[in-house]
Amino acid sequence: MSTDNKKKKAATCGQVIIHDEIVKRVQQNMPEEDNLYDLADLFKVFGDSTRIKIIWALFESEMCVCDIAYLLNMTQSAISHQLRVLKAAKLVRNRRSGKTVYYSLADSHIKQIFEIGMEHITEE
Amino acid sequence: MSTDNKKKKAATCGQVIIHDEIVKRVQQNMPEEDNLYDLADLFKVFGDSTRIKIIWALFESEMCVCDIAYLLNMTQSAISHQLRVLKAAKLVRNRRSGKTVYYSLADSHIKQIFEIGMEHITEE
DNA sequence: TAAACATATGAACAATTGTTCATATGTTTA
DNA sequence: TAAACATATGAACAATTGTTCATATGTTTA
Repeated sequence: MSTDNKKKKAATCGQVIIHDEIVKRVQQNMPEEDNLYDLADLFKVFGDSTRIKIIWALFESEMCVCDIAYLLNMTQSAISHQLRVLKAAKLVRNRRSGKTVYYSLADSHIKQIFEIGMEHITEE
Repeated sequence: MSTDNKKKKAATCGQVIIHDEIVKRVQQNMPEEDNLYDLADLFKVFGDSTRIKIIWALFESEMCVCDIAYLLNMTQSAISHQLRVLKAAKLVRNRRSGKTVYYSLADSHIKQIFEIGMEHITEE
């Protein structure tokens, strides 16, 4: 059965390339276009060290904008803009208490993702 | 012990904000600056749908540049540029066989990260 | 109600990024 | 060795992104 190595011409370069079955499997297993974009957008949010730091701070405790700006030594405006991005990605929530707005993590997966990411960058 | 709610002025906005202990814990648990940048850079690589698609295709099998370009319906050049990025991030390897260069995944963590990411974007 | 204050936000700007186009490089084959 | 071919890569360009600056919004307090 696996001795039968059927090959298929790939349109682009006209070379004999992948097995038909692999093409099919890739097309079957590839998630929906929409999901792929959403996934890329999620990682894009993680792809900035300011946002990574904000999230890492929030691992410890909920905090107001001012706290985060202080801890990261950045302007309130810069932090506020980034919190907006994090909120749009549903990674943080906020609650207002008087003048102060407290932010906290909204997703339990984040820590896992960061830990696995850390494994990758430290193991090589 | 926890009745003693010592608070500390945060330099930036002059408001009474976080407990001293939280500030300390954040500073202790925050990874090295270098690692934070590397982590952000890793996620930056995942933050593009073309690269996500390439990786997803490689989940199935190793493939040459031409295969990937065909499957993703993109130019060889665009794929080649992106494979370079993936390789710099140590996410893929390649081997040459004659004129053809085959790429494959170099890291076992990727699938986990993608799966957790997918959970996040689909659960809301 | 005016002043003080925490936060949000729009515009501007520099920096980064993804794709295309043209072409170089490396390998095989006639 | 020249032609064919798969891949890599530099330059250019449009698009996206992060921060700053100025200021608006929302809440409290005197």
